[in-house]
Amino acid sequence: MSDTAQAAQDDRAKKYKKTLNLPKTAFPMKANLVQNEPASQKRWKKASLYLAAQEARPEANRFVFHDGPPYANGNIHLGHLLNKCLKDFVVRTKLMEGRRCPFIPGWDCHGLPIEHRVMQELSESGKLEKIASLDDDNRRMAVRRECQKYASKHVKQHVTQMERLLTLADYDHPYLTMQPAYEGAVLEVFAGLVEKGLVYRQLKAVHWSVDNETALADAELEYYDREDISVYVDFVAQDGEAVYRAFGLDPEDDDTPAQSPCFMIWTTTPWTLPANLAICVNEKFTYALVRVDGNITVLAEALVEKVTKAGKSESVEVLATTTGDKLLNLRYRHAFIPEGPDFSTQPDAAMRGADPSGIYRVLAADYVTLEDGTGLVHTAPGHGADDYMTGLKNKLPIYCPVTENGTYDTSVPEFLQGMKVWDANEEITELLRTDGALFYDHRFMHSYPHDWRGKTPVIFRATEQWFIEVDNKDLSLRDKAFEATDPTNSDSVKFVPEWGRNRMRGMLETRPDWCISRQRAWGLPIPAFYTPEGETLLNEQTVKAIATRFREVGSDAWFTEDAPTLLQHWTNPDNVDLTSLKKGMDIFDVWFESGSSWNAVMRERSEGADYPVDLYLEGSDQHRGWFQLSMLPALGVTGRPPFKTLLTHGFCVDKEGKKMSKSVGNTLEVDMLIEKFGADVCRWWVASVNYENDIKTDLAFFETSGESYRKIRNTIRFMLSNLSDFTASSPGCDDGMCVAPESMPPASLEAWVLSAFDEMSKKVRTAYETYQFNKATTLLYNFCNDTLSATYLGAVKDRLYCDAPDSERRRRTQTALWDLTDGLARLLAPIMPHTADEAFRTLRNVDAKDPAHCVHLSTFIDTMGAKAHDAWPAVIKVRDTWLRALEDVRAKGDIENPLDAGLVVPDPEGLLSGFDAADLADLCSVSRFRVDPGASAVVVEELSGEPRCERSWKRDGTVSQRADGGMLSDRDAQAVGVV
RNA sequence: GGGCCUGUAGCUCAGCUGGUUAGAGCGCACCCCUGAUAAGGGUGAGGUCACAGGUUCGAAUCCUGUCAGGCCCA
Repeated sequence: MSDTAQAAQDDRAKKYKKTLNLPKTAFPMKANLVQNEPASQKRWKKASLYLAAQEARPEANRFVFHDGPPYANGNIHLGHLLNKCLKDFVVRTKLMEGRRCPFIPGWDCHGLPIEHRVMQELSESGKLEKIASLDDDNRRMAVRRECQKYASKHVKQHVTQMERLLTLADYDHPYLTMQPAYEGAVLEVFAGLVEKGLVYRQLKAVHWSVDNETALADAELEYYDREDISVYVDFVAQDGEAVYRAFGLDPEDDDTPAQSPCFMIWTTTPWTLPANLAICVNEKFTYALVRVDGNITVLAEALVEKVTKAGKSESVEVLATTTGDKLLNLRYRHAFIPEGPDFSTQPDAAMRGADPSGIYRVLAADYVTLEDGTGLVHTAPGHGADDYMTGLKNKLPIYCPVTENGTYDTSVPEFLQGMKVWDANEEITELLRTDGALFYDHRFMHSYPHDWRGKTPVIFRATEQWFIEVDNKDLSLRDKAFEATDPTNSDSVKFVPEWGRNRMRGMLETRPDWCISRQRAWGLPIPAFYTPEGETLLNEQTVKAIATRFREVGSDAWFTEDAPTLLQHWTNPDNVDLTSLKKGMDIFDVWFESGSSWNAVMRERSEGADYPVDLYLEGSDQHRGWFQLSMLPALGVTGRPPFKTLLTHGFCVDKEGKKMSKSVGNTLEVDMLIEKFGADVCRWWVASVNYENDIKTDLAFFETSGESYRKIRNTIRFMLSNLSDFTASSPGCDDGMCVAPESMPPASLEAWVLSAFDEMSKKVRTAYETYQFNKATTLLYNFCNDTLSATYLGAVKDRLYCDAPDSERRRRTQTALWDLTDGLARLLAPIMPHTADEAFRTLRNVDAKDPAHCVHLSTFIDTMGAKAHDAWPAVIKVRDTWLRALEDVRAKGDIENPLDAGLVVPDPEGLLSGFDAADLADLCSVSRFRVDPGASAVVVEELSGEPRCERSWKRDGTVSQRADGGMLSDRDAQAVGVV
């Protein structure tokens, strides 16, 4: 071609390009989420989206979802991100299905972590001393005021962070466990349990600060080294012959010694020996009957050498061995309390369910080890955690002869009465030495728990606590819980995933009675009063009266008001002298508060209509936590579980599958992720994970999600960019440029793509319905990439760009694009609320500030309405073979550009009759497509010898020189209006 | 130590009640397009299904054990 001819052709190319309908849109390729999401938030807030979205759906069609309260502390972390996004997917998918789905967010505000933190801050600021000098009520109030401030501050911070995740909830009316109405409702649950007889008082061994005369939680302990006495003590068997028989020796035999054998125990707290009620062995261990310097005693075989060496024994002879189980129930005599303690002075709570005749026996315990001691463990149920459990199991009294101030009461031998336990260590050791019961003693340093405030050593001491009975004979909560979760029961609780059922039932099996009392300031008081005679006043009526009072003025009243004022709503039928009553100082376990949320939130706000709740959704740690501790009180009060379905998710771990922790340094900060990727990308990540198991987390995964997001965004952008000259019809009218999908030819590309959308949409909605969000993301992603980007959008580019703007074919395509964009925006709305709304609004040309039109007020589309040709799936499938043939030719280098090629395909089954050759050509991006009934294989025609349309670059066989001198196909000539 | 759960290509995951050459996506390599362009499309390589036993005609799939990891207990 000559230079002048080339120049003329270039001119025409420029001229023709101007006649094309090229893509144009205000929807930017770059999302700029970090900057633009807050604008969406502001717009939604202005439009009161939460309320508007609820009101847009019928009241009658509700899905009831209940938020478990996170602890009002610190920044939100990855666990919150996961949990809150999953919950938001539920809320938003239900709304998009046209159901009303109220979501009231909540916070757990009471409890030790906050109180602990506040005490630290008070200590650092020097205010603690001043507070310590106040009386009980005022001191507690001072602490409570600080705690309340702290909790409120963190709730506000959480709300800001959670809203930034673009979650939709009633953040203007959250529930807080410290709100007066909530507190009242918790007490009403408690009253219900009291009425059913499920609440009782019993002793329980807890850490006790002798110095401050208060119980301590684990978090209030600090470990320091301390010197103590370690003693090895022989307790003489009551029936020596039985012991010999247990070791397989015949007492009648002359070789069998005549003297009584002993059981040797070891302890580092000799002061607990007066409270000894049992000796524990491990059933599986081997025990030896040993003659040590003439004395005969029982020791774990593995420890004989170690112990006798320590005691510097001169002669050691093992007479026989046996296993621990043979020793069970053998009796012994206490080293210095031969008749046993005088239990008559002990409180009823110590003797509840106990059988005092069973003391001084050998019992089994699997916590007995061979690391220290003798393999026989001194057991004092009133003075040790393990000992306490063993005591309960074996019906021993929870005997605690030590008073609040760390001195012995009158139930012990006279020489100890009134003595401080720390002094008793020496006294008891000396007594044992004198009596010959002491095998060996020595002083040693060890790490020992101390009161974090006074830095003084603490003791284990049984104190009166409140319990909820799980194993009551007539109406056992455990039985009810098993029934409610029984898989064979048709209205049983549903578990997602199903294995949660086993896990929860396993945990129910072993759960002991629930100790609900704590000795702290920051919590809901247990409304118990005590008469001067030491009687407890707490019944259904008094608890309800206090509940009413708390609803009026909040639980601070317990510390600021006297008994008559607090009980003003009580009828006092027996004329109790209210002025003489003393208030109890126990507060509830925070789990009891959050475990009552089904009443305080769901029943309260719906007047009972929302009970039981459709769904609880939390981490799998809540099988033992909130799930179980909500179910037990609910079963007790209402007889049914508070939820119909329990959904659990796993925990975020690092990319190696290891637990994330600040000290290891493998954590990711949510604020940073939001700043770096934006909420929509983070939400896409959450939606795409398999949350049933551990969730591996790494910055790289968020980057991958960002890539997926961009792919989807670009697909939407391309569709929007081809709608710049298109006006959709208003709903129900044909005032726009739409071509009714019902009228689209079944063999058209549009009928196919719209029905493909319907199929995908149905699957996505099912996935949403079953909480399989990762399945939904896969379906949506693949639809955008395969169906749209790689197939449909590639095929229709030519007609969008080159057809006359208002040709029927182009308008039909644009109708499909509009519907697809609209439908996709709605399906994506639950996962990426900002981007979906951006697309939805761009599609409708809504001004950025105009709050009208919001995808979140719309619903999913049931069907696009197009009817596709039955052969379409087969055509799409056989297209792969055509493309492969094309690729083979291209790989050989014969043809580079597919537009230089034509396809001739066989069609033995007549699949393609009724299909448009131009459509099929576009579907393969080739210039020409022909069916040859006689062909045996796909043939690729090389067309580069034929004239090429200067406008559409196609060689479709109709290209010829036109009046303006350009080479144009018929279609393009018509589009530009030349002949 | 106990209960529940997990371990499949370099990475994230599908693989239903056991049945032909184990599937996606990402990443990677190569190629095309340059009228979606800090975009778009195509092709390809990659796995003794944690390890060791067992049941079976046949196991990624069922059973037992070991190792590694998670949650909850002790």
